[in-house]
Amino acid sequence: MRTEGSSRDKTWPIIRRSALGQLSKHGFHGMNLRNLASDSGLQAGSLYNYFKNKDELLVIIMREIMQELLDKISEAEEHAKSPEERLDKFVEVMVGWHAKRRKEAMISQSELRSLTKAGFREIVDIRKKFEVILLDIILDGVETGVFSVGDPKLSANMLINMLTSISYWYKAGGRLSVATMIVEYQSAARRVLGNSS
Amino acid sequence: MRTEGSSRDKTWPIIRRSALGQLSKHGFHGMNLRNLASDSGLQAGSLYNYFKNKDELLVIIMREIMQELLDKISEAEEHAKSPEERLDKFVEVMVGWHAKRRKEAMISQSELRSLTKAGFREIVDIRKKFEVILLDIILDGVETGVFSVGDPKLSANMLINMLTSISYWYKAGGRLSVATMIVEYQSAARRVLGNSS
Amino acid sequence: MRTEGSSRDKTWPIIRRSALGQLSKHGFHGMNLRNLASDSGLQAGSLYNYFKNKDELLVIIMREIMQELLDKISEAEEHAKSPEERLDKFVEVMVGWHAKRRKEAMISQSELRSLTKAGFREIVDIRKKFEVILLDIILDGVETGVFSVGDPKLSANMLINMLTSISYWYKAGGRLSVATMIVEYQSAARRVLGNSS
Amino acid sequence: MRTEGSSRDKTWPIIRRSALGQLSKHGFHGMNLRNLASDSGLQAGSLYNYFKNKDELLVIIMREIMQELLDKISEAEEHAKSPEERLDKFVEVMVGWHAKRRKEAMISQSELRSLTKAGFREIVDIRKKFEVILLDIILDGVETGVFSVGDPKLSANMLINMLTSISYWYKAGGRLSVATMIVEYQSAARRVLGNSS
DNA sequence: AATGAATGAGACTTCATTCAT
DNA sequence: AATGAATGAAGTCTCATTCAT
Repeated sequence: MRTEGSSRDKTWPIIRRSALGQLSKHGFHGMNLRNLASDSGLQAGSLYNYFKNKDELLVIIMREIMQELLDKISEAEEHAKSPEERLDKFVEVMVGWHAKRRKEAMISQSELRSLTKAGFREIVDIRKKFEVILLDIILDGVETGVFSVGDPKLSANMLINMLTSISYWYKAGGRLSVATMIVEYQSAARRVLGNSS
Repeated sequence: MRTEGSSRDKTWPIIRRSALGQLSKHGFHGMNLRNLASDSGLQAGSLYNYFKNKDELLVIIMREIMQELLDKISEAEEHAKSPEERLDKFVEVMVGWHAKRRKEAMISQSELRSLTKAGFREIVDIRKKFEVILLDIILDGVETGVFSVGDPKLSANMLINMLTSISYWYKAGGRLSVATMIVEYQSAARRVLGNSS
Repeated sequence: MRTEGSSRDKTWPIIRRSALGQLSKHGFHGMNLRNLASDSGLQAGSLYNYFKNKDELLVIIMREIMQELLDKISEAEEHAKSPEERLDKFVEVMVGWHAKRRKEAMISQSELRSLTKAGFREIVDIRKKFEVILLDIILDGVETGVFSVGDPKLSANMLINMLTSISYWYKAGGRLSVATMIVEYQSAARRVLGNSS
Repeated sequence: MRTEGSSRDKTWPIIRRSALGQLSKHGFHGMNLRNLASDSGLQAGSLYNYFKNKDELLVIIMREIMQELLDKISEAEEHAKSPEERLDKFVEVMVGWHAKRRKEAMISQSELRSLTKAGFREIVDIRKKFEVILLDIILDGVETGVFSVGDPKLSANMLINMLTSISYWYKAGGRLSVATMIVEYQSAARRVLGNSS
């Protein structure tokens, strides 16, 4: 039985948030645990109460990130019917998430190579699910004739790349609102898939 | 006066090639000079005949990379007339380069954050030139009515992201030939820009 | 809140003592941290719990040395009245210290040039206080007529040099006791200052 | 038969002069051959045409220095008769040399510890000759009753220290001319030796 | 005599990690 | 759970020295 509001419940979120900052700014190999600790108001040694080594920290962080995004997408997908609707939802979630959770997004893309072999497999498995979902949407649309593409898998790649790249350049509070971005990307996605509605 | 074919002229290309491998595989902070040296058949200390520190190595490498790509694009652009032609050429060069020079491409995208302040400014300045070129193509097309987009700058971003991401997943000798890729991306790019030819 | 008698309180004095040995024997550039560490029963990296780099080690050591000597002199000076008495006290402390604390004395004289710019300024500032004190004694004596010198500042230099050089050749347990040395130097100092008592 | 004005005859003096600068500024361990070379307009490797290793460079330099000073003193001593005259001459040469050849003087005092065992013996042997000469002067004066000191050897030390320290603080073109310095030090030396002329 | 590239040793420093307190 | 000190490995960089040219 864990006490509500225990030290752990307060400290881990702080560490997590610091880790997101450090990882997105310096990358896994460029970050270091001393800085992570001081950012979190701790000594380096204390971090080991929260993960058993640096490698594990990365998997934990990335697992949380990927899972959250996957949940968001699955949820959005659930209530959509037509391929176009499904695509719109997919784009909406992806744009929103990559624009608002830039740090998480950048980490999940850049640090795959820093994962342990086991960690890599785990995270890539989650990652593939997005691609499967998108590919399914595309194939669905191609079948029903609302999409028309040369190579569905390639198109899926194009779209995923377009969407995930947002996190690298989007600036909140800049010229483009998230709402505008969503509309534009939905439109672009349809065009890429040869949909003319 | 340096002898043609001196030791330097033989060694630097070897180092350069090793550096591309290490940088693309492990990232700047994940690579190390001992391995770079042994990959190059040298002692670590000998590397310092070729750059004055690790930071400088990165700028040198990235400068060469960016400059080469910029040259390729400028050259291709020169002989193109219509916006569509220009776009096709731009896409062709970008797809070809990002598919064939994957290491260079990945480095130039991932390691911007690892650059020194001064190095960063220098490299970003080159980088911006691509974006300007593409934006110019788009605006050209919008003016002449062959392209139709909601936000030209955003569209430029979408395309650049789509194209540069290729290096992260394309596998030579796989299902898709570079030629196919070029055709598909040219088509997708036109569609993204609302061109219906 | 640091525990009294913590590990730090035991280790630093050991490091300090090793550093004095190494610095006086090999000089700042001739010493090395590996040896300092092994002399101290530590790994080289552990030293960095006590200073942030080699440069800082030197300032810390020299600051402690100079401050201690300055305190000794100030204290001795306090209870002396006449210029002759003050001179005697000054010489007594200086001879005693330079004969008994040879390592410290040699370091504080030889390693000024090895200090960082900032460190140099700090240490030289302390150092100047000795000279000011001695000069004040001399001027005091000249005014009251008990000393007679051509150039007070030059005489101060002569005396300081004479006294500080002791550390370079004096051997404890040799022909001359510290007590004898004190008497002889007091006498010599008075003579240099034209005092005939 | 060596050609007059050969490359060696031009280059060695340049190296020598650079070495004096570097040694006096950074000390033996603080100097480095790359800088010495570039100061001399050479590459590091080329230095090895002039000495067989860094250790030997130091002995060569120090030998030249000490020998020159010894010659100067011996020559000056030759024509002096009375102990006072001899002392005056000794002081004159020492003050002049330590004020005008500061670099050489500082090196010869500071770098004894950096010498190889063999080098050390050789240089110290020369060095002792000064002390013997001064001691001889003092004993001469004590015998003939013109000097009166408690401990002749100690007095010799005091004087040598006083004189050799000049190089550490004297600034050419400052308040004190060399001529003034000579007079003052001659006077101080006599006083230290209890001579009342 | 000089160069430029290479070596090999070793210097300073960083860092993930452990552990007694 | 946290601390502070320690470790050991490794990383970047320097430097005296060698040697083919």
